[in-house]
Amino acid sequence: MTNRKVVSFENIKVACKNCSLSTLCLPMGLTPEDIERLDSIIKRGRPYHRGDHLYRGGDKFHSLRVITSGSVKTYSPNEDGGEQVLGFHLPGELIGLDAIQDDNHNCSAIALETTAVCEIPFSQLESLSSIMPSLQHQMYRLLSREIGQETEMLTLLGKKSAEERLATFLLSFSERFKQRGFSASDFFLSMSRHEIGNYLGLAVETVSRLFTRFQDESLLQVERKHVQLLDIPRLYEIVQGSDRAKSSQSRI
Amino acid sequence: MTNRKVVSFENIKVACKNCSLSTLCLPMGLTPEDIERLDSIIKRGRPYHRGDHLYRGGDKFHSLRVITSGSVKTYSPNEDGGEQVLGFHLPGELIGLDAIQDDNHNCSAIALETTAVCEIPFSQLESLSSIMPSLQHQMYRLLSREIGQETEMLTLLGKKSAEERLATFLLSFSERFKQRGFSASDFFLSMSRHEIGNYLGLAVETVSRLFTRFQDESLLQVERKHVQLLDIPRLYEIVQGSDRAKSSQSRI
DNA sequence: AAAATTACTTGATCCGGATCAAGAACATCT
DNA sequence: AGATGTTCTTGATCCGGATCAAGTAATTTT
Repeated sequence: MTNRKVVSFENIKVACKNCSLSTLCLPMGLTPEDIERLDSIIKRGRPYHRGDHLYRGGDKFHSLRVITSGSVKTYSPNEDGGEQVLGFHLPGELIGLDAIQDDNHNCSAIALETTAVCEIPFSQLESLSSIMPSLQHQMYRLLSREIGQETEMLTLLGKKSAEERLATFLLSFSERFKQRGFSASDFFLSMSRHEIGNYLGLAVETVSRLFTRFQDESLLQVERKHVQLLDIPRLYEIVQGSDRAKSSQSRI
Repeated sequence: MTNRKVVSFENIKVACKNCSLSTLCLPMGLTPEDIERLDSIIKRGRPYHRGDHLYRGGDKFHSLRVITSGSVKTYSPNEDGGEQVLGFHLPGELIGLDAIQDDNHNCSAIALETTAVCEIPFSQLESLSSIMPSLQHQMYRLLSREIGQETEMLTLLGKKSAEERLATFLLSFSERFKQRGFSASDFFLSMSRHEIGNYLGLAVETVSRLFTRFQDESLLQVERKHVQLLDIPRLYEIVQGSDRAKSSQSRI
């Protein structure tokens, strides 16, 4: 997600200690010396272009990857030929965690735009974490966070209306862009309506209609991939289920 | 899930090395000496009764827990007062992994029947794993597996029909009971229809109707909580989306 | 620059599953 | 055993969002 800035090369081949993402990324909370040791095992390759795969389901797993610029979609093929979009990943986010379990990638990752990544060979990371308790702790926390995030997604897909899903989606990007120093209310989405729908469990048409509706209600201004959130507080209200009467619905 | 056996006390206060679950559980793949060291930090309390909470959202996190007998439901309250069932857990399964991230339980766990658990104080587990690479590796694998499993759940909730969801649910229990030495085709479910529906993103009535329909189609025989699967191969076909024509639906 | 392809939007219709309603089977209590 | 409260089932109706269909706007190809 370059967010219409010119793609800069400053994020490429930058050591962790000089990287602006270090507060979001794996080195978060490590001491400078520990960051140095972590840095020594990280590989920084050339950038991927839109449509390039970082890895595919079935590939042998060797490295975790952190997005440093651009954005990535992860997805898994579902038995009947279609696919399930699992996530959209922004700079500082770690992907490939699901592959540790059996040393194989079970899903695929594809660049949505020009994208740079750091590769972290997992066997080396594992060795390092075994002599660096702070890194081990950080790894446990990151894995646990991933579990917690997927849990929220279960609630979204299991209980929320189309409207609530799209509002949640938009606010998630708003928050993540803000964390990364971009505008929380004015951004470009790098994925298609189809991909948004697939991710949220909705048809493309529904996503498109919701964008139109939200615009009609002055919640946002949208023109293709360019989104401007105009009423973030009301979007948060929608996320929480504007129809408060339905609270009894999912009680047991 | 005692599965109508008399609740035996053999699973209670049994050291890992003598526990029948050790091939499914945390000690999986560890050497006898390593199991001994792991065993030394594990606490085994008295059993929980139906309706007792193992922990609640908001509780301070201190221990991971492994079910040793019985069964447990995990759930998270969703903003509007209802709840989202996150999972049903059988002996050998580890719960509480989502709490590592911020040292707090973000969801709750409640016993569905008389249930025994092993408690593993996390700080001790962490220290141990930092001097036992095999244990660290096992932890990474377990956390990663959890991520992979939630991913499958996303596909279920995002793309599958009610029929496919219930078939998936039943086969999941079938497989897990089989792994544990019970019948794959004849078992008791310890949760209510309402809880099944909540977990699968369906209304109670839909779950009930589907059980009736599956029975009418001779896929299974059901009487309240007692389920006998009569045609497992056809259930697998249903899981894979019997309507093969819809394959194009979720393409991008 | 025209043609072809792909992405998005909008309208019309349909349907799977939710909701509403009521009864039946159990479980628990006294 | 009878009374009360749950849980489950079954039927009738409704609705949110999918699907179908067609047109428009972007993008890519030639």
